[in-house]
Amino acid sequence: MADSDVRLDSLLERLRSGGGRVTEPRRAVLEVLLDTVDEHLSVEALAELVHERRPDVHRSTVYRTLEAFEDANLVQHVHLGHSPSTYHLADEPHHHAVCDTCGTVVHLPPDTFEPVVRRLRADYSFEPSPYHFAIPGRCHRCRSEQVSAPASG
Amino acid sequence: MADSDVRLDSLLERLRSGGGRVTEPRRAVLEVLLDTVDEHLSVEALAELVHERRPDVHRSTVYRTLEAFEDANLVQHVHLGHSPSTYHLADEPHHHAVCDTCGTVVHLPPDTFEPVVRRLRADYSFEPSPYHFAIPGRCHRCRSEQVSAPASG
DNA sequence: CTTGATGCAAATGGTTTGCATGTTT
DNA sequence: AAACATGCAAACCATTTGCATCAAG
Repeated sequence: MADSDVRLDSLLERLRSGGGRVTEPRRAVLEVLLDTVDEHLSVEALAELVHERRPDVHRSTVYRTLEAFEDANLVQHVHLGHSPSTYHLADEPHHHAVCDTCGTVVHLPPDTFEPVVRRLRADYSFEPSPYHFAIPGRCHRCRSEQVSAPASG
Repeated sequence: MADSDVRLDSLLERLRSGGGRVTEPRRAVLEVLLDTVDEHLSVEALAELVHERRPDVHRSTVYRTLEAFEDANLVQHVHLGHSPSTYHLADEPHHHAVCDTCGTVVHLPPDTFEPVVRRLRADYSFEPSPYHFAIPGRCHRCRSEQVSAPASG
């Protein structure tokens, strides 16, 4: 708790020093993000949690707040598939793999894409930012279930 | 021309043998896809081209048609970033890298993700299907432009 | 003739925007 | 006081759906 208070203050500090204003809704959004670190919540879900704290904060404010946070590099949004964007605090960078079947999110270490990154740099002079989109596929569990029940699509 | 006629017939064949019906709108969509191979067109763009041939084909039909084609494995849709999905014929598999700045699409050979795929299999027992989302980043040209103008961004 | 495909219009879902008002600096 | 943030409602954009009609098998 004290820990996340410190965390919160430092985030607000960063926001302010970036020219952003510290308001109740913004504080609330950050609190929610701190309460749900390592989850991957949609704006919808975040807005709901924010709403529990400050019932008067409008969903569109959450959108604008997250946009402002992203500009200030406090948060990052990630696409986990065909579903709405998810936001999380811009802590240590990591990648995501998402199961097409059950939606499970697997966190991957930041060097996971190294070989691909090197190759794109070398062969195409293309500098990838591979954090933004999750890599889809089928997770451990769903793969084994698939094996024993191959009939259903 | 004769070539793409052959191509068209084989696609229609595949469609029919999968239980799908061959209709004018579907023929038109396939013709457009054949005319624009190796492009990455949104449904909007495809619908417009279809409309040039058959003005009476409705956009929603194009959506449904593409969905049917995808079920029949005739086409595949790819997400090139935050923009609407793009569709192309399901020829030889390839990956895509998309420039965040200028939108340029780079085609990548199918083995590009091999190291990542192997790692995900080995370490997470996760079977990735890395064709579905393009890898974002900055292309050759935009990188060099960025170098000479480092102030913005 | 049966099933599936189409056109149209209307609904949906996620996200953005215009604007008048309120709050931070 | 000035610039920025907010609430709200309405717009927006891509996509989906219900339904009556139509065409392919």
